[in-house]
Amino acid sequence: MAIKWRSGTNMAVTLRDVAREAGVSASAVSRAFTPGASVAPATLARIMAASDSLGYLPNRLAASLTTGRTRLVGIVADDFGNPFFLRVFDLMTKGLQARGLRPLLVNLQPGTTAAQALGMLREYAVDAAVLVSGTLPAGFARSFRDAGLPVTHCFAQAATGTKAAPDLPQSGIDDAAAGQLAAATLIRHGYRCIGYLGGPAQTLPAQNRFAGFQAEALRYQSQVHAAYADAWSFAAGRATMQAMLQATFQDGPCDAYFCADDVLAIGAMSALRDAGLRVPQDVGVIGLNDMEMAGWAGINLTTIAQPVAQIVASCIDQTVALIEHPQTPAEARIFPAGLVLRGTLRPA
Amino acid sequence: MAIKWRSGTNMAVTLRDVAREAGVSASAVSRAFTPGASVAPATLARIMAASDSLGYLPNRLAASLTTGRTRLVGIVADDFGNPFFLRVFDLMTKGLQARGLRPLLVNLQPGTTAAQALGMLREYAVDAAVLVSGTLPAGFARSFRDAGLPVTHCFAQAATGTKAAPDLPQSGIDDAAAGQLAAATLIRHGYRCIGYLGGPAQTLPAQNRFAGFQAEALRYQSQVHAAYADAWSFAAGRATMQAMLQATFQDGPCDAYFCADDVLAIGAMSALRDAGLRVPQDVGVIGLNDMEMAGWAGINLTTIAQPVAQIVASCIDQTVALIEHPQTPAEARIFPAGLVLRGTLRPA
DNA sequence: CGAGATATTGCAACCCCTTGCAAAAACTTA
DNA sequence: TAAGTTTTTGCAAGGGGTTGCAATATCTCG
Repeated sequence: MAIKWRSGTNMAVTLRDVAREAGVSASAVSRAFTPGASVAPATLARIMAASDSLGYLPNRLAASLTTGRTRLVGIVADDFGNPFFLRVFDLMTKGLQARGLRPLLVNLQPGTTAAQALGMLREYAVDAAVLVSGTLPAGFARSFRDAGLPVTHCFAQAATGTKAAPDLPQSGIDDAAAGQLAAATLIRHGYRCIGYLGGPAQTLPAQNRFAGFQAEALRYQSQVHAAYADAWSFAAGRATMQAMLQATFQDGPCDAYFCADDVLAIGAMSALRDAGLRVPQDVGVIGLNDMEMAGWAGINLTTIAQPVAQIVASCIDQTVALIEHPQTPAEARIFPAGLVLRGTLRPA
Repeated sequence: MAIKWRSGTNMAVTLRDVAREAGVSASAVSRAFTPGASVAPATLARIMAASDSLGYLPNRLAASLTTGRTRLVGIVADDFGNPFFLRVFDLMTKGLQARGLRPLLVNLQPGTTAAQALGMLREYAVDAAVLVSGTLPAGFARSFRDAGLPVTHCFAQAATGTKAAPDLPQSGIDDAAAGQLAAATLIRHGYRCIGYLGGPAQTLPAQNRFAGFQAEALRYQSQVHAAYADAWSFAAGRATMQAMLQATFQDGPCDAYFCADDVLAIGAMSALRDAGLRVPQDVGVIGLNDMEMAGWAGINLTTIAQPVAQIVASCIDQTVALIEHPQTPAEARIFPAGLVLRGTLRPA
């Protein structure tokens, strides 16, 4: 019995089975499933009938051998702790699927090197990779690209201020402008000493947001306190705020903080309240991201919103463009961030 | 110049390139990368040197053609709204990666049929699929399995109470027991009229949790109010609680609720507070999942914890077992759920 | 109806890797 | 050293598709 019975799994229905059933050559079947290929309507109908009755589905991976395209896109991420990214993954995967691309997830452990991550993607011949992270060192992206893998970055890290073209396609907000908006908002609401609480110091979003914040704040005060949490997390935000409260104890804490991320802000607020400080009466807090929870009762965080859906859509566009035209020049697409007033600031 | 220069992407380094460089046959190279295959140490060294210098990486997809295994595992999910799942995805992807498997994400839109989802997975010849959802209709899993695709379910829906073997491998908690624990806890804390707020009524977790809750509650009261939100979300929880408050207005609302999910509970609490009811003084609330946010200040939700890490690990084990031995009998692995007391219940 | 143009089709080679088989090489052992 | 074992190795045939090319079929139009 030389019936083809695929080892591990179910019996495979192949191109040839359909060809035999429909009485045509294998190439005809292949063309029937290739948009734009030349097949007579009658033949097409016969092939489709045969293929339906057999339950045939082309094997994209086999096809990729000759076409050089898998329609697989690597999503590279390393921060599954921040609920903000759940929405991002949702939009990203749906967006890719809608374009016939399939997301292969690569979740980086703390120790994973760029080379290892690249390996995971190359083994599966992904058509492109998109970096979803505000924590990934810039070297990652570069080493992917240098290996010839089309790569885009979202929620990135345009080194703001420079007019130079970025080295990778990226979509995101202008972090410095967001920082500036945060500072201006705190000042406008009557706070006198405003401080900054960022994510890990070596990350570009933490740096850029501070740069903008500081520039604006220095117009009203002589120096600005800044602290960097060692993760974009509740616990880290809380711990860092506790440390800040200690440190500034002699001259009293600032009366308002810009936390460069909502989760950080929520952690910080928990520390403030534990210290007996009321938000917003004693201390004002403004976050960034406007993740769903910011609006929940009991949190009610004033924050700066990123237009997530637009950013993700843009990043997908850039990825597709790069797959289709590898020479597309890198471009940074910047979207406006907007203020969402809730309850963690005194009235203006 | 007949240099192989793979169309879209970077130049591909293939088996043959390495073979030529190392002065051996292609099979030798293949064997060098196949654990357990026979290669002389000296040859192996030569091959590895060549392959390193060329930057060769075997193409898993091409290999899959003959081996019949892609080492790709489909993660099928449909609820990216509930932050609880972020942790699940994190553990799941890391766990799969640690075993050399790669997660292919399938994010189902509301209208997606089982056949479409199956198609996405079959096109990429995944070795198995794991369903991560408490919302997916049971028919999904079954139609995957009937198509010969090994499939497991986590956070599922053992039809509790039956001793019959489940039709799919699954890992999760005993939902009915969790419901019972919730009811017992509320009673023990002195609440007299306890009600239930579940997720979508047609989902098994919502049903099973209610079944257990009701059985216990009926020992203390003559009937139990139940309502089902139309999603496992903050907004749905809030809206449903608002509706419940309206409905029970004549005889007053219950004085405690078991919300079958933390997000639902948080939404419900926001409705309660808006109605002028204090938690826990006027109304007690207990959730389920113990997602990170439940512990955040400002939420501080008493809840029933699922041992997520164990459940995910177990589900991965089951998946691997099923890949290696397709005939492995289905088994439901049930883990204990535990109470986490925080601030949304009056002292006992 | 016939010539020329256009649309369909099949052949065969190839994509990158795995693997059964038999030949070649390297060890043992007497 | 010869014969018998055990390892290594290469050949060649796939696995499921795609695609350039040439052959065949179908249309146009005069």
